[in-house]
Amino acid sequence: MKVYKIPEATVMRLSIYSRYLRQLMDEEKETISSGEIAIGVGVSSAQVRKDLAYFGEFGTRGVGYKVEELYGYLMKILGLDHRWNIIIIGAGKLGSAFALYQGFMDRGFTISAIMDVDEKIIGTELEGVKIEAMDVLEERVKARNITLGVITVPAFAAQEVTDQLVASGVKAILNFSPRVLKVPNEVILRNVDLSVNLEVLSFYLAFNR
Amino acid sequence: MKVYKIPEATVMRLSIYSRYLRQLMDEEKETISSGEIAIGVGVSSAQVRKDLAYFGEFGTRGVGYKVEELYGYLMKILGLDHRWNIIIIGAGKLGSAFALYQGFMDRGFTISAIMDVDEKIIGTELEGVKIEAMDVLEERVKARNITLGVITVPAFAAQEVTDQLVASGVKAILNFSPRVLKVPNEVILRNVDLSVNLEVLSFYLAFNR
DNA sequence: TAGATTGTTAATCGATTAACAATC
DNA sequence: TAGATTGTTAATCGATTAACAATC
Repeated sequence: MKVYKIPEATVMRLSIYSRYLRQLMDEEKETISSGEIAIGVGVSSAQVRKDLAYFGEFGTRGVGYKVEELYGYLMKILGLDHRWNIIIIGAGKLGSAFALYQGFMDRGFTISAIMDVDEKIIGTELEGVKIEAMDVLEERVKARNITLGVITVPAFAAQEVTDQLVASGVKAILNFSPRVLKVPNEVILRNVDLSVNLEVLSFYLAFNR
Repeated sequence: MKVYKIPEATVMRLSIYSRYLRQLMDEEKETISSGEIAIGVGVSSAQVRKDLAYFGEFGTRGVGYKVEELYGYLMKILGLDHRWNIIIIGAGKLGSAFALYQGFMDRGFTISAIMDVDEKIIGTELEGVKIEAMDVLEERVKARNITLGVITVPAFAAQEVTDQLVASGVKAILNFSPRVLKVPNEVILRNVDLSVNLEVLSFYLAFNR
């Protein structure tokens, strides 16, 4: 499995293909062509084959792909063949929303710790996970084998929290705060700006007429 | 203001620039160069100027941009100079999380209606908005001047709900369900897959070693 | 005027699409 | 063998970057 430089768009599509295949498995479909996948998820068949080609040959010429087999390969490629432990920093509106939304659970992610600075909520629980103070962050990350940090604190606190996360040994960070964060090269950072999605719609609404 | 074909990536960056300028306004900075914006949000200065060039000339050569003025232009370009009314369909985990997270409010979006099919929650409130049955959807969309629909129902119900939203006169749809939706050409559709973000991180974690 | 920075054109880079030989 | 569909190469398209004339 040679990995040179995989476009991020390809990775995102692989995630979407895998979800579509999961659906097909439930419908007990056994074989599928790149063309059918393409229609199912709204891309071109060449795109599907190209995306897969980065990782190997998974199909049979003249036949297509075995649904269950390809699904297995995709889950492995995406690293979803084992569980990842997550720590959430910031249990305010956005943090609790993220914790409450369980959509990640069945894709291999477990919320293993939640931190906040607000004395009033420290000690309470969110989805069965106790909200704790920042001073036990490193201890929890190490003891619970947490590799993934989710930042849902206000912008002004984001960089400080990031530094603490990095120091604690977290390997990747999902940043929901509207701040550009500095992290060392070896730490994987992904910025998710929820508002941007609505604002893109707003833009097209405002200009398409 | 000529708008040929604006890359979506440009629109997303404009949204990010605007937020950065907002921050600079709070710090009472008056003038800024494309280079400074670039550093602030993590892109190249040519990128910043190119993005702006799609919409006009907003700066002064040798000087830069007036922070407040550019912010105003960007808000206008993004259609954030007036409010948009939103309807949320599906008040489950994801829908309530979306409603509870208020980050959109101060960017011009108002949650004006929330619908669900579950008798047990119809009639209860979420952030001061009453959860109602689907049969008053069209009535509410028209009476409350709602242009934007947010879909947070389970995958199996997504297409049906979409058809109803389109019929009610909604102009744009933000789809959180993992389904490819069919909508007429004039309706603007944007798919947001929350899980994809975690899965992209999972991919890089799994493969970078 | 000298220095700075914009707006814009041209060059580069990367991703998508089209086409087709390989092969089941 | 004929038909279908993959895997891959080459062509196209679009977006980013570099460079610089315009100009404050």
